Amino acid sequence: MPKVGMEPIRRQQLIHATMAAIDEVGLAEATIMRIASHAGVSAGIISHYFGGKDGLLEATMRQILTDLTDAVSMRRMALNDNSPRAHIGAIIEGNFDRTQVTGPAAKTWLAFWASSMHKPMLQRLQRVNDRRLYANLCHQFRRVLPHAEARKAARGLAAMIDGLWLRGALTPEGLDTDEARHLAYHYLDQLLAHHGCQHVAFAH
Amino acid sequence: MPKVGMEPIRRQQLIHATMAAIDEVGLAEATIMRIASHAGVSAGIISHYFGGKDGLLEATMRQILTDLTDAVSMRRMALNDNSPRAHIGAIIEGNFDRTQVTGPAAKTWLAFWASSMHKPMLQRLQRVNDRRLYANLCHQFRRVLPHAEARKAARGLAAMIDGLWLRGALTPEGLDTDEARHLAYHYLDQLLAHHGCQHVAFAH
DNA sequence: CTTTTTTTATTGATCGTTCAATCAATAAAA
DNA sequence: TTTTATTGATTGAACGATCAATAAAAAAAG
Repeated sequence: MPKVGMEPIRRQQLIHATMAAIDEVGLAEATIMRIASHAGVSAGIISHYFGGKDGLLEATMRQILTDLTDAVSMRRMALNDNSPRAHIGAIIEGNFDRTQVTGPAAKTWLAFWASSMHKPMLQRLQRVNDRRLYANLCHQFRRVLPHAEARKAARGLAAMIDGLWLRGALTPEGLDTDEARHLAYHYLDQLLAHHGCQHVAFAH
Repeated sequence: MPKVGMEPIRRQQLIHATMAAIDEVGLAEATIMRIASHAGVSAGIISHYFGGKDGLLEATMRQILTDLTDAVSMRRMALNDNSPRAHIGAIIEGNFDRTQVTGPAAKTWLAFWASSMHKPMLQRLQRVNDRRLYANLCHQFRRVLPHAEARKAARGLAAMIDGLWLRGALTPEGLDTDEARHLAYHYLDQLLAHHGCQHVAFAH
């Protein structure tokens, strides 16, 4: 039933189907046919819209990265508090956003992490995104911590977020987002407390 | 050149070659032939010793897990200090051990992490190992922290270690082990300092 | 100490399967 | 009627597994 203007619809369907397939059987067995039938279309359409399987995988990774970026920046825009803690908190919240922590997204993330080490294009995407996260964290920490301390704090918190994320993806029960947020905030407050020996109350 | 008793030698060679191949081209393109020629043997030998490719991959993951376990328990045995901090320190040091942080081992770890989500046998291995690490950490924290706090501390530190590890594997320059250790210890000390006082200000 | 036999380790061509990509045919909307 | 979207059979390449053939060492026999 060819109507005009199907392209954006099909692209979205196929990207979604790719995540679902990776969630079901993993990247290795996410064949073109499985993805296509998951989206209710034929296999040939993938090459038509994405030029091939690689194109679809790249588009899917792009989608996941922009989903994360959007989740973070939406929360940062909605802030009325301009403190470093509030901004970093928005970054934490964004990373543990619903759409990111769901089974399909989490497994797709991990699959792409592994894959990006050997595919230059995916590595480039991953790296750009990672550096932006780091730069944001660093910039906020810089407002209350000296140069070197801010860098270390940014690296530490980034590692904490990714680690919680990773362990959540590997656990069959999935990530306990409440506990993850709690641990991340607790660590954040300890990092901030370092500045000027301030006492900081628990975040709930 | 068939000599008797080649089995353990070949097994070791092939496991090593598997890691090297994964390091070079990733798990997806680590074919039986590439692994075999990397070890200087023919492709058929893999099925002979491991029953097939899956058997070799399972054996390789087992090797990596026992390498980590050994690195940790060796350091714990060598302790003369019996404090919780010393034991947990040994766990941190073991996780950032040379053999574990090297390119091939790191990339193989990540590849298996991703793969384990869809292969029950690998998942089982990963899970057993993970729970042991968590139980060890929890047991040590338990000596100085109340029940719930110890659990949270163990989860937090485990996430920190894995996160540093992950980011090290993804970074082309590899992991900065000194900084990683420093961040892990710093977090550990903050967790331990919590004991006795709820709100801690770090004076230096 | 040779020669022969047996055992053990290893090879690599071959087979069947799976997959991504292609493209001529088709069908629905414009 | 023309344009646009979609199909699905086909093609060629790649892979893992298999196994009969081979080669070297070890054991037995002379």
